Amino acid sequence: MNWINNETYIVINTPAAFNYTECLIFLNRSKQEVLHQIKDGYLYKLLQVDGQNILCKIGYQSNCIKVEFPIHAPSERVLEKIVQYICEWFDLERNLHSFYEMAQKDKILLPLVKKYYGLRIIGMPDLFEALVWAIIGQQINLTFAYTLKRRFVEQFGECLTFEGESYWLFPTSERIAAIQVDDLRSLQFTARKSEYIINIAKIMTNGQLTKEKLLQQEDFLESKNFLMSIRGVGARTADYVLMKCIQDPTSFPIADVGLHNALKNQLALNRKPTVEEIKNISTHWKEWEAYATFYLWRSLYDETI
DNA sequence: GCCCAGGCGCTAC
DNA sequence: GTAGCGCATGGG
Repeated sequence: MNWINNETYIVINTPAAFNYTECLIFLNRSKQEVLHQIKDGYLYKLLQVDGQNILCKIGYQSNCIKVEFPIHAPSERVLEKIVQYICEWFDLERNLHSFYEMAQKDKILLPLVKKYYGLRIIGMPDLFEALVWAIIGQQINLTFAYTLKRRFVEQFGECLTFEGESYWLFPTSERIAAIQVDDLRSLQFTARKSEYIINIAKIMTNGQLTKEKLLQQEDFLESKNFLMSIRGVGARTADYVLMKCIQDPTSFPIADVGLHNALKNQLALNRKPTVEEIKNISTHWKEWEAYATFYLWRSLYDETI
C-alpha cells in the first residue's frame, strides 16, 4: 500500500472505487458504538501498537486517507502497523472491478452498487474482537448486542481520555482469559455465551488459535472448519469472521438474519426468503458473496440515517 | 403478552 | 447428515 510519512501525519492513497463517506455511514450505524467515534467528518480511533496507545484522527482529502495523531506522533515502525490496520479496516487493497462488473448483471445488486458505490467491507482486523462480537450478536437483536458490547468494553477494556472524550480499546484475550463466567453473567451475557467467550480468550492466549494460523490454512474452507471446531462458533459466526477479519471475499453468512431481512426488503417479499431461495438468488455472486452480503447489510441502514 | 432477534449445541432418528 | 428442540434475554 502506498503511503507517505509527513512526520506529524500520514497519508494513504486510496484505490479507485473508494467512498470514504459511505464507509463512515456504515461505521456510524450505532449510537452505542464505543470503539470509534465520528465527529465533523473525522473518524477517531484508539489503537494499541507495540504496547503503545495511539489516538488516530482519520480524515479524507483528494483521494487520500489522512491520519493525524492528536496526542503524539508514533515511530516509523508503529506507523507501518497503523497503515496496515487501516488498510484492513477499509479493505483498501481489494480491486472491486469484477464485483461491479458482475453486479451490472444482477437485479438485486445493481441498485445497491449504484447507490453505495465505493463502499468497502468494513473489517475487524482484531480476531478476538471479531469472534466476541459475532458471538454476542447470536440470536439477540442488534440494539441489545451493542449494549452488551459496550458493557464488555467498558468493564474489561483500556480507556484513554483526551480533551474530555473517552476512547476505548477492545479487551485483550489475556484479560478475558482470566475472568469467570459470573463476571460476564452480571453484564447480562448468557451463561453459554460467557463460556464460549472465555474459552476463546483462553485458546487465543495460549496460542491454539491465532489469526496467523487461520491465514496459513490451505484454503478458506480449512479456516472455516478450524473455526467451527471451536465451541460457540457455528457456520454463521465462522463466515462472519472470515468475512470481517480474514477478508475472504467468498465468505457467505447465508443463515444471517440481517441478510434475510435485506433480501426481503429488496425483493419486496412479505416473508423472509428461505436458504434454498438465497442459494438460487446468489448463484451469480460467485467469488463475491461477502461483498454482496455487505452491500445488502448496508441497505438495512437507509431507514435509520 | 407475544414475536423476534446479524444462532448454536445437543440429541434422536 | 439433518431435523427438531431448548436455550436465554431484551427490544419493539
